[in-house]
Parts: sequence; C-alpha cells; structure tokens
Amino acid sequence: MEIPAKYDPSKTEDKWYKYWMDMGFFHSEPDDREPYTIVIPPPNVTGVLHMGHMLNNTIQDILVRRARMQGKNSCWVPGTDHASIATEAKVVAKLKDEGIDKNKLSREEFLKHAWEWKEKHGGIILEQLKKLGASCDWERTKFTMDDDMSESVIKVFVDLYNKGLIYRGVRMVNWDPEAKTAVSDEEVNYKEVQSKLYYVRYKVKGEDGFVTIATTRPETILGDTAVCVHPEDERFRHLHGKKVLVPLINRSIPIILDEYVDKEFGTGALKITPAHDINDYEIGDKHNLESIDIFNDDGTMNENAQLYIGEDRFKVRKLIVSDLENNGHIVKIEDYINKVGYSERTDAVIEPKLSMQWFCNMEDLAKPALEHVMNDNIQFHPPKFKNTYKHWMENVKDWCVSRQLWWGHRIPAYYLPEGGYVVAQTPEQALELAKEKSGNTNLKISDLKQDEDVLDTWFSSWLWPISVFDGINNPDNKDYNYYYPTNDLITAPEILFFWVARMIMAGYEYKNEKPFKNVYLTGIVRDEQRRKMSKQLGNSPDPIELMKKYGADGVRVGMLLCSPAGGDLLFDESLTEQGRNFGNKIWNAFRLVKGWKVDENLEQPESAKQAIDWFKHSLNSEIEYINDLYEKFRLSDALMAVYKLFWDEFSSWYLELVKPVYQQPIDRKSYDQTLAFFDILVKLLHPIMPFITEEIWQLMEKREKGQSLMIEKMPIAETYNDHIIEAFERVKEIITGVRNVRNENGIAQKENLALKVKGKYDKEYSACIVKMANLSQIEDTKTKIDGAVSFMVKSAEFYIELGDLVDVEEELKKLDEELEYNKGFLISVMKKLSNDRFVNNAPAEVVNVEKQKKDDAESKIKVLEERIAHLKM
RNA sequence: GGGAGAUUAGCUCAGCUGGUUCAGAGCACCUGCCUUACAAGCAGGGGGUCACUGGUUCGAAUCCAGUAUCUCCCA
Repeated sequence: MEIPAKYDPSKTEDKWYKYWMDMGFFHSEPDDREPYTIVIPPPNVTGVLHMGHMLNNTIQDILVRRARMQGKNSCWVPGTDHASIATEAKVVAKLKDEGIDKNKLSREEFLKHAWEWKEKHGGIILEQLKKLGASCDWERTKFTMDDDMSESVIKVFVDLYNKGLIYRGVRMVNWDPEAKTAVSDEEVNYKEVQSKLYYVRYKVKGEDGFVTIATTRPETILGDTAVCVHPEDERFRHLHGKKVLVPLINRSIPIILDEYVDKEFGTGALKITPAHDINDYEIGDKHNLESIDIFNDDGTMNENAQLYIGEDRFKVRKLIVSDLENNGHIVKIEDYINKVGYSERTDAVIEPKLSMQWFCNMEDLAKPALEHVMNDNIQFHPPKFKNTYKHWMENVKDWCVSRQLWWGHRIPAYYLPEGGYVVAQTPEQALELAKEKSGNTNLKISDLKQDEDVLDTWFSSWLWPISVFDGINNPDNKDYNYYYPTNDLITAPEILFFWVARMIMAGYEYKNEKPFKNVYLTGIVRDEQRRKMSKQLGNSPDPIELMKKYGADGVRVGMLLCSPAGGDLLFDESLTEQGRNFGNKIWNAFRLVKGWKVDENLEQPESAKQAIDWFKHSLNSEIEYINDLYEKFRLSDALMAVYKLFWDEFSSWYLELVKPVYQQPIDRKSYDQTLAFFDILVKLLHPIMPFITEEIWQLMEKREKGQSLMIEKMPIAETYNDHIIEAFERVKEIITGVRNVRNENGIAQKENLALKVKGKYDKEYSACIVKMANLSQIEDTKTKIDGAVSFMVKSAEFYIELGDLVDVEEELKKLDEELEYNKGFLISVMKKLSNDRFVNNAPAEVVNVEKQKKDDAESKIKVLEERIAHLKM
C-alpha cells in the first residue's frame, strides 16, 4: 500500500470521531472504577467557537483522554448556559431586524421568540467542539434552562431566602436611558472624552463665605445632599460642622468629612450626589445622607430636581451652567478629559441609577470557600491566584442576583395585592404562603404578581457541577454520589470570582464538599501584538478554518505550545503550523517503519541491539518525566517533552540507528521492537493528538471493530538506568564530533572515515558510533596522531586522519580557542578553591565538585597543550 | 485610589527550597545539504551584565530593600 508523504487530516479526523461516537467511547456510567470528572465551563448558548474555547477545551480533552487511558472512568459533561444578557440582546436585535419592537411584546411572546431562536441557533458551539475532537459525554449535555436545571436554581433561591441570605435592597446600576434597562458592568464601554470641569461655588449657610467644588456634571447639583472635604485639609477647617446651600435651589446640605476625598483634585471639596454616582452613593451610605433621584428613566429631569423638569439631562447641563453663571456661581471652567461609560447596545451615556434589586449575602458562604482554597483542599494552578482569591473573599460584597431582563430564571417572588411579597418555588405554594401572610383566604393565584426580573446567569452557573448531576433536586442519586466532587476545572482567571469562587461556595453550602480538586487557570488568548482576540478587532482567526487548514491535531498542538498556565498566550498561526509539521513528522516516521520488509532469517545487527537497549531506558525515563509534568499541570512542558522524545530521540537517533540500508530488509527482532516503541509513543501522544495517533495505531496491525487507541492503557514507566542514558549522551557527542569534522572539511556522509581514539569511551555503543558516523572502523591508539583532525569528548581524544585535507592552521586555531576557554574555566575554579571561607563553609560535596572540575580542566589543558606542540613541530 | 503579579536570547517562556541538569527550551535567525521516511525535512552554528541600584552570603537569575517600566483585578 502506498502511504502519501504528507499527512492529510481531512481524511481521518471526521472518520475517527464518528467511530468513537458510534462505539460509545465517550459515554460514562458509574461503575467500580475510579471516576475522573470534568464539567465544561458552559459556553454561552448563542456563542460560536473562538480561540479561548479552543484553548480551554483542548486542555480539558487532553486531561480527560489521559485519565481514560489511565483506566479511570472519565466523564466530561458538556453543556451551555443561557447567558441572559447576551442572548436577550441577540434576540432583541433579531426582532428589530424583523421590525418587531420588544417593548410591544408581552413577556410570554418574547420568550417564545427567544426559545425559537435558541432551538435554531443555540448550541452550534457544541457541534464545533466535536471538530476539535472533544471527547465529551454528549448524552449528558446540559443547558442551564433545562427543566431540572431551572428547578434547581429556583429551589436554591427559595432555600437561601428562607435561610435569610437573600434580601431586597437598593443598589446603583448602570442605567441605559435609551433602552430603559440596566446593563451589566461588562456591557459598558468606557471612552475618553473631551469635556469640561466646572468650578462652582456654594454659599456657606449663615455666613458670607463660599466653598468651591469641581464637577463634570453640573446638572446633578440639584441632587446634591452634601459637600465633602478631607478631615485634615486645613483649607476647610473653618467649615467643619457648617452647612452650605445648593445653588439655584438653596437646599441646605451639610459639610461632611471623609478621607475618601483627594485633596489634590479640583478644589479639594467634593459635591456628594448619592443617587447618581457610585462613589457618592457609598459615602452617602456611610454618612447617612439622603439620596435624591432627579432623573426619570428616560434621562429627563423629574420633580425632585425642582428645576428643568422634563428636560433632557444634556440640555439641562447647558441650561444650568448658564443659570449658574448668571447667578455668580461659576468660578471657572476648565477643559478636562475624563472617561464616560457608554452602553454597548445603544451607545447612550450610562446613567448610574439607584434601583431595587435582589441580593445574596455572601459573608457566611465565603468562609468555607476561602478556607478550603487556602488549605489546598482545592488547588489553584498556578497557585499565585490564591492571593487574589483571598483578597477578594476577605472583602466579599453581597451579590446582586437580579437582572432587568426576561430571558432567564424568573425570580420566584410574588407580590401581594395589599403589599408585601412571598417567595416560593411554585405559584401554588406562593398562594398558600400569601394566604397565610395576609390572612386573606380568598386570594387567587391571579391576584399575585410575580417579580418581573430574572436571576443573574451566574446564579445558575454556580450550581453547575452539582446540578448537571441533579444534585440539588435529588441529592442522593447515583451519578451525583459517584461523579461529585469533580476532579479538575479548566477556566480563565477572569471569572475566578464570578464563577469559580461561587461554585466553591455552592459546593460547601449544598454538599459540604468541594466541587473540584484542581482549578487550572488558562491564559487569555491574544494576538501577536498582545491585543485580546475579539470580533470587533477582527484579529481572531476562525477556529474552524484553522482546523481545516492545519488539522485539529495541529491546532491542538499549536494552542498548547503557547500556553503557560495562567499566563497570557500570544497566538500566532505559525504555532499551528508547527503542530501540523509535527503531525507530518509522526506520519513520516510511521511511513518509514511501515515500509520496511522483514527478513525472518536476518540476524539482528549489533547497532540495532545497542540502540534498542539505550532507547528503552531513555523512553522509560521520559515517561516518568512526562507523568510528573502532567501531575503538576505543566501541560505545555509535557507536550514539549513528548515532542522532543518523538522528534529528537526516536526519529533522529533511534530510527536512524535501526534503519536498514536502503531497500534492504530488517530483522524480525528490531522490527517488532520498533513497532512496540511506536505503540508506546502514539499512546503518549494520543491525548494531545487524538486523530493522527488513532489513524496510525489502526494501521499498525489489523484491529478488530471496537478496538481503539483511545481506550488503550497509557504506558507506565518501567525501571531505567540513568547511567546508560548518560553514557549514550557521550556517544551522541562522539557522533556529532565526527559530523562536525565532515562539515568543516566538506566530507560527504557517504564517505567512510576511520576514527582513532586515545583514552576511554563507551565501547559498548561502538556499533552505534560506526553506523551513525559512517566509520570504516574505530581503533584505539596509545599515541597522538599527527596530521589528523581531532576533537575531545570528556578526556578521550578522537582523531580522524584526512591526509592532505587537514588544514593545520584551522586545527591550531580551534585548539587554541579550546585551550583559552579551559584556562579561563580553571581560573574561575581556582578562585573558589583558594578562598578559605568557601572551602571551610561550603558543604563538602560542593567543594569536591569544584576539585573534580579543577582536575578535569587541568588534564584537558595538558592534552591540548601537547597536541598544539605536536602540530607546531 | 486599593490589591496582585511580571521584567531571563530577536519572539514566547522554563528555571521549585541560593552551589554542574545555571545561564536553558521551542520558534525565529545563520551556514551547508533536494542524502529515496519527512524541504511541513536533515546536519551543524551564533546569540543573554538574567530591568536597575544597594544589601544578606564563602557564593545570588534565585533571598531582602529601594527605583524604573509593564500587565491584570477591584473601585
């Protein structure tokens, strides 16, 4: 059979994925094996695959496949989340395109559209993951708004409410006056704009003086409830305890003292408008100030403002400045650049606005979550994130869990006609509670009005590792008991707090057990200019196209090549190219081996015997090393170790050593052993490059249906001898030495050379040296050889006689350089050894090493000097 | 404003509890090869005051302090 010289992923990847699926290899059921569980960080159901997903899921698949091959019962649960904000925005935009205004629809009508949209477009991303080779248990696919998942969310809300952890309160939100909705912090774009800083003076009550403040938003003056100065600012000491009058409306407000004020900024006096600035709100809260909301939902002034009622906020800014000026309140106006938040959706300037929201008290939930991370019951990789985590958990703020949206889990709070509300899992239960609460037994469900808001999407994702196994509704079920706690969570550090921390809290609250043992934090995928990859910038390659071009295996390698844990990774297509090239290398190595004809009568050559002996040790040592790297989650390093093992040790050394002369057959023993090595290597490679390894493994020998590399056992390191590995490194040096002689003297590999050695070298590998260096012989010599080129490995001298070809000048120059280096080296060693304090204080072994270095250097210098003298004769 | 971290070869990064695996890897680069497994390749090679300044130590890329620059998170 003719095997093409280039590996073509398009011919194998879909084929093997289908085979794995058909055979049900991805599916997991509880049994008596040790479980290995990962829950996918659920991507947004409306999302499409981007490079971050590629990275994240490549890593998960590597871990899952590896665990499966280690004999564990691997279960990778896939799914998506409903992403309230993003999905609702998409559906609203789609409706708008169709000429439908969301505001004209009822909640039910809108949700119908949203579900339709989800059924039609949702979950594309999961299909795309299949291209990557993701070995998820697709039968377990979950969506955060599945019935059982929703039930869990509502149940938890009710439970926390009953525990007194959920309450209603006022909070400042980012208000979009155009869309008339609150938007999340993530949906606010801050832009630097050229604006003005207005210096406005307020009259001190009952005195002649004034105090001047600086503001960029003079229209909010009408909502001022205090002026704040730094308690140690001498300039304002005389005003402590006094009151000032708000310009134009003459409301009397206090001068308050707070260290929050930056004495250097503006005038050092700060106007406080608790209803319309987040910082002011906090100060207001601290000092018990009144909040006066002066805006309507559409950004016009309301009655509380007293002036300009009904006028738009930007128009009011102009009006009030002119009125202030006319009344002598403007001291000066400066140009000023500040950052203003704009709504991502409407581009309207965001108005901070106070509104009634639902909150979850975090204090008690955070305690075990902090403790079990600090004591390493849950480990972060890399551990540096423990610091940030700790800081956050110790200063945890209550969680605002409500969102002014329709798409999501509607808050199960029901308002009574006569005021007040009840919280219950179903309207029926709510009715019971309502009757009890009101004493009105005639209440009907239709009298109750359910809260309009939905829950924050994180309020469902924080239950994910529990709810995918139905652990909230049915806490004693088989799956939950078997798969929970999960093993590893792979996610981005950006959501360490939003998501990871909250899952840990939920885990301890609802199972009194961690949700996962390890958290591996990936970097953020950036382009070569360190810019975050994003659709807007158009700097992100399409992963699907990338896989078409380089193969899924190639892309997986590319992703891993640039992914130190927790560090940003600068993605470049050349990395996937490197991955593809590696696949091709593996392919061609296989092509070589598969092309050999076996001669059953052929004796095994000495060189092959020696090579096999060495490679066994080297391979086992590498397996152990690679294992260790995986245990430490050093995935990039693990890849590099396998990469070098295959490319350098196996292909460049081992295969060249056992390779028979062109078109000659190979002996049975060497062939079988080589295939056995290959088998181990593809197993090591499989988690990283599942497709090409399966293809090769299937071609290695006849396989039965139902057999697959992905369910084979991962090789375990056998004992090995470091001395043999070390000795072979010397052998490589000798071979390289001869190759250098060839290179420097323009001697082709084809030409036989004779090597003479003065001193000791590793004779047990001489057949390897002869073969790789293409020698006619290796001969010992007691004396130096004149008129030959030479090199040294350790203290042995190697000579190659080239007759007239030897360039004595060149040879002398080379020897001189080497002599200089060794002399310098000796001096540095002697410096240490002649230092009494070093000899007396350093441990004996360190001193001995230095002495050994001295002896080695001295003997080398002696040899070199003799050789130079000889040549000069 | 508060906090966390980083600075090592042209690029991306390893380098754990100070001492031959201490100056490393991959890529890129340079030289020579189309040597029938692979030019998506082979064989060689060059390249770094370990950000700066002090300190601790017999000994510092590694520990400590300060300086500079950068990044991220929270507000």
